[in-house]
Amino acid sequence: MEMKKTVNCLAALAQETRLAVFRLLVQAGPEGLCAGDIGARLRVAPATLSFHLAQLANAGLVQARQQSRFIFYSANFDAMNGIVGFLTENCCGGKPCPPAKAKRKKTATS
Amino acid sequence: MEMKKTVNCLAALAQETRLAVFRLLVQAGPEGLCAGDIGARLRVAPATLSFHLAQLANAGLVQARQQSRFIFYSANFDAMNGIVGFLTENCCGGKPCPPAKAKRKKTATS
DNA sequence: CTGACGATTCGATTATCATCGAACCATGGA
DNA sequence: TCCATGGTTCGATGATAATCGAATCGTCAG
Repeated sequence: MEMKKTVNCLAALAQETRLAVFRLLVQAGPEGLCAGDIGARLRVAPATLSFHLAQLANAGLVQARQQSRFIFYSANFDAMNGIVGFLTENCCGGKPCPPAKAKRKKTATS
Repeated sequence: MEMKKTVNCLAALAQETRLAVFRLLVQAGPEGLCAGDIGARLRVAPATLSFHLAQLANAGLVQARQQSRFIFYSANFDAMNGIVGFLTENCCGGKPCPPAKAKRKKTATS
């Protein structure tokens, strides 16, 4: 993953609604959720949501899959790992960057 | 690290110049680099660089330290880990998110 | 085909961001 | 003190982002 692509992914995630959408999709797993459900849960207007989903898809963070009349969106875990990889390798390459914090388990707060 | 803060950090990193600055600072280690050096290496005008450094500092990703006439900037590794933590915990919490790619560290499969 | 509904696209509006010259502030040396 | 130099702040400008109503497209049921 090079710089430009990383910037795109970070930009896609650097917005409250989109970050929320992405997290929701990750929690939803590979099946994903259809656009309507996402909008309903996050209280986002259809047009606005579509705009954000397009951004996420364009960054390669989510993918769309049509199923009957619904369009399901699911998170792209590879892209996600790519970002973390870039941040931890290219940014912290070799250094004792991670101070091995306590790994707190977070209960899924829906 | 909660949502708002994460969005701020991501937004700070979601810009080519700032991401380059941040990476440079991480590579420079705890000592950091003075503003002039950063600008010289990245070919960024003083005013522009100052603007970006302020954004990074505001997001808590870098810190400034005055040393004589120079101002040294250094990366905040904790913040960095916070982002990765948020992305990997809250977003991939529990799931088999990392497909364990070619990232072979000394983690023996033992 | 027609109607209904899920979702996207278009268009306009408003807000925020990135850039850089010029002016300014701060530190250290003479 | 005065000056040179490292950095920042101010102000203006052009570019990009976010939002949402209205119109449109696509799919399915009848």
